[in-house]
Amino acid sequence: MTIFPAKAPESDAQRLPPRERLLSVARDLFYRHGIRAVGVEAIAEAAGTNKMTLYRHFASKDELVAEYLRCLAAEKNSIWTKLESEHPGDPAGQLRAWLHEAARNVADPTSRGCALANAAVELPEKDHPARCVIEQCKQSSREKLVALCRKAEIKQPDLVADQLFMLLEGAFMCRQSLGNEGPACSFVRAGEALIEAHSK
Amino acid sequence: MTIFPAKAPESDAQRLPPRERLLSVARDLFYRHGIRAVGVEAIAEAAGTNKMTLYRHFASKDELVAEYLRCLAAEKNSIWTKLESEHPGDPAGQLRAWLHEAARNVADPTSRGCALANAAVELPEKDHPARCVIEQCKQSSREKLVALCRKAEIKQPDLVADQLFMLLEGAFMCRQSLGNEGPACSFVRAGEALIEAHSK
DNA sequence: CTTCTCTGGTACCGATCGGTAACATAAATG
DNA sequence: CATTTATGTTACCGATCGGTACCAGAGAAG
Repeated sequence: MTIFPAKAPESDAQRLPPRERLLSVARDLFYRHGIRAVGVEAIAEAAGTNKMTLYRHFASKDELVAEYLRCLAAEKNSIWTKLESEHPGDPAGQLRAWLHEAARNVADPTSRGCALANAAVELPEKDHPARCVIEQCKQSSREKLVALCRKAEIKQPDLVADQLFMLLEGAFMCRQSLGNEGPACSFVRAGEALIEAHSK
Repeated sequence: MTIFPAKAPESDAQRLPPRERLLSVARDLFYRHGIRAVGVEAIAEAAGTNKMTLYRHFASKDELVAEYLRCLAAEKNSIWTKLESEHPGDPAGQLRAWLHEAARNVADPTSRGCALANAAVELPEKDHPARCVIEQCKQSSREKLVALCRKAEIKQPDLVADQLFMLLEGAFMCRQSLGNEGPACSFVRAGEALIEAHSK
């Protein structure tokens, strides 16, 4: 009996090496149901393998969680180079693009907030191997956003960056309690107004 | 072996009826360690009683969780009457007081964010008895904040209220990943600037 | 005293948790 | 070919999970 049915029939991803399949499945299940709610057996089964193979690639569930978050952090960090390549030499445009990219993530119907932030809620133990991943990623995001605000010649760039940061985290949280019609629907307008008021 | 040591020697609360002791302990443990991380046995033990008594007062762990959140929601809702009584007929002052009250909750060294929001992260199942408690509380908070902004004659009260709402939720989240020196430390300034820019 | 309600204590249930031992197989490598 | 490496399979471990049956005592109420 599969508690967490895999939506995809895994036809394409099936022949990836088991480590990739495991990480892919872990990513889906951890995000949708929560980390503590998903057991290693369910992950292995959904990945078309078994617990032994899982433990040959990951020292423990906690390490699997850490690796899962490491992948997400790497993807999240890749947005900055993407912004630079899509709006070269236009930091103001990059900042606007960042805002709309964030808004799309918030409004995504399958969205359940930021996986890193959710993990921070679920894993309060400060010695958990996932915590440093979370903290480093968030720290990096904050710094990158401050740098972007500065380059975009935003007035009070630190304050505005922190405000945008909090708005995004808050929008993610509001999504999970009040849905897309809650305060989260004001995210773009709020961000645009904030940037506008501190531009030039 | 007690996994979650109770900090207080329970000298005073010890002789409350077991239901109150259980709820008090559940509140502490659920908030500090997370809901899924705490078992009913640990709660009963820390409350100086046992599982049987717990299940005589609560139909299930899920119902205990729901009741725990109901208590928190009631306390959270009581702030609005408190604001009214401390700043009677002064909605602008009430709004500022709300902001600083929220900031104190964020900056509290024992804070681990909003318990309701954290529960929403941990309990994504939409039929969980706790979810309606969370949604109703958040919905009510949003409406109260909108009404307060309106009475305080804030321009674009809906947008500002949602923005303050997201700022607070975001500040709570930032606390859990980047601590008090993270973006959360800009919460008050951001809120004040927002209110200032939309006043009169 | 007797009855009734509440509580404590203990032992237990089936299920699941994270994690491992041992062995068979298949594929890549030499 | 032979050997090695990675994977699949099964069964199992001790611990804990949420939840319950059963009985002993304690206190208040009649």
